[in-house]
Amino acid sequence: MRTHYCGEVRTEDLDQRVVLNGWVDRRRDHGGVIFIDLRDRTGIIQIVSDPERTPKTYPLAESLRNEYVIQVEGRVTKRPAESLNPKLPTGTIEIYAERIEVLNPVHQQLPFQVSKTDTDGVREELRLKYRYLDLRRDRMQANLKLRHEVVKTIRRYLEDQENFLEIETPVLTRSTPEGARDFLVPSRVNPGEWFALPQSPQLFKQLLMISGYDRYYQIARCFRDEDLRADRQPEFTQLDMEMSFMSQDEIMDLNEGLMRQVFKVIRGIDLPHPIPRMTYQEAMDQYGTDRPDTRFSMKLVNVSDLFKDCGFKVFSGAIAQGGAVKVLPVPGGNAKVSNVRIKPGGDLFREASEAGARGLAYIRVRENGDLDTIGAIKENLTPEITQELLARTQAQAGDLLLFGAGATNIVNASLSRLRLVLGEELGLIDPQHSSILWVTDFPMFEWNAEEQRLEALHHPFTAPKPEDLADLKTARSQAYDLVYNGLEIGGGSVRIHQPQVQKQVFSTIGLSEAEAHNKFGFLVEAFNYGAPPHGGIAYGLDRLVMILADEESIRDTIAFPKTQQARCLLTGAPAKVDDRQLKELEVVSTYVADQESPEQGL
RNA sequence: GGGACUGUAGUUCAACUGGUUAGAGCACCGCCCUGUCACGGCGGAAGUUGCGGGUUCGAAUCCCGUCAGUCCCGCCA
Repeated sequence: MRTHYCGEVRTEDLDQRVVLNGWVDRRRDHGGVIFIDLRDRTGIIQIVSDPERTPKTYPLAESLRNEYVIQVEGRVTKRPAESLNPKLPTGTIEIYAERIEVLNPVHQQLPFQVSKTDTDGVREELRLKYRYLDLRRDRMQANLKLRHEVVKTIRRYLEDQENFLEIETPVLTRSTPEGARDFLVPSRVNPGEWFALPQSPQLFKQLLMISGYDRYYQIARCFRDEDLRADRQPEFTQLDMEMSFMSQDEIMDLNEGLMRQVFKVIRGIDLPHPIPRMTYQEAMDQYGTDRPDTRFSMKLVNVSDLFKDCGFKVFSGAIAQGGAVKVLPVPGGNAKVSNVRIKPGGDLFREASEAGARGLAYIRVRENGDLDTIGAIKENLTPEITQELLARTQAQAGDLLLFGAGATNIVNASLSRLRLVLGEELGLIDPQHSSILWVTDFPMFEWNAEEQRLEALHHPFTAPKPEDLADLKTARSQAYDLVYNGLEIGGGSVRIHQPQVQKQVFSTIGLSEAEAHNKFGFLVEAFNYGAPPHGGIAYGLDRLVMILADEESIRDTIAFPKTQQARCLLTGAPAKVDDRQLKELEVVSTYVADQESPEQGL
């Protein structure tokens, strides 16, 4: 049916007879000669028809419209010297159409233009409704091809260089406590019982280690029933890996090799070797977040000790209650950041308050070395404090110092947000530059105030650092996250492989022995039969592709994504099902639909 | 659950502070054009301004509600 792809015909094919299939990208009708840009997934080639050289096809060529699917047969011809198109790889040649067959015309007006020559954006709502048309467009073709190349590179590397096996794990599995909300699937055969879709293949990959498949990977679909974001979909894809008999450093080294290969092959980016590391504590202290964007400086400075006894109650009170006072130095901020923006009602104030901050104090460093600030702070600035403050923040004349005071997590959250906003605004981020680093030594647990209990920060199978075993509650873990330009692209840990340590962790997070046995008994039992030390990592593939494709939403890296309301605009999923189906599953919905029309309510 | 933004022709956008018949590019339809490649020229058709209500002499514009989409918080590794 086809001899060549449109975008792959070259000068070497001159005089050859070719048969091409594709979509009409655009038609240029000059009255006496018609040009058709024929498009397939490889590119575009120019088809020509005129009444003298191709009298048979000329009338048909006139009738063609955008997005018709056609087959064209003709000879590869050199273009006239004055009509070359350097913008196209096929720009030196063209096909005189000796035969054109319309395989399918377009029956309805297109909801939007497909050709990339139409540079206007299209509403995402419309793109998602007609996703099959959107996927024909240049941008999505490029993104999905890039996604394929990423996966291909990963497979080649892990299989050919590192001897990994790809093994599939179940999608119908059991619900587990901890972590995200599960998607549930009723079992018809076992009425009243439910499968859960996996949040990740975590337990299975650990079992595979116990089974001796000491290097496993999978491009795994995962499901989490939580609210969506630009970088979060209810179903998403992980590159999931697990390996046995490897230390944390060895696992990280292997993954550095993998990521270096991916970034090199896909984008020509040479990642640093080795990839820098930072502990969780350093990251929180200096950047206020566990995924610091280190493309620019503006590090946070802790000044709690300077203000703990001062008369400014907002500062001293915060410290007295166990909180902190930290400074975000804004280079040149005096000229660029007005007081209006820092005070209530301003955008920076709002940014801070959305992170939980009650206020946003500031000091401006003037040309003559004077400090300009509100009276309540000025009164409490002794010469000693002033000197130390300027020394620690390395503030220069013209700089702005923004203060966060309160609970440490809120101070960190608000200042780290301001840091990103201002770093971008002040042009401190070089778009050519990228930053990548490992964040290590996460705490094992985090206090969940709502549930009044400790919670696994990573997940409950993460191994504590051996030197911290004495007090699990405050122990650090052998966990590591890979952070690229302030985005987490992967994370993993060395796992617990000793049953007694696993039991201690379950008890620390308040999981009763009975509960733990009920939910994870199979894993704990498996540890009794010769479990190798093991560890692994999982990457958010959609997010990794998003970064490599310079996109801002993972929806643009997924062929058929959901909207923020977790709907598929193309298929209309989710949707109601027949009562018969529900009955078969012994399922009854308790949902009471809102009044269909307002009149009924009146 | 909460906050913010958006919704005007098939589509991308415009329409001053509420004021006469809601405009333009592309697409679509017709005519013309033999070297274009975002071809060009002339003409035409195309609108429940998301939907419902309200204020007003008068609403795309103001108010309330609602639906959909996006971004964010909560939630989520």
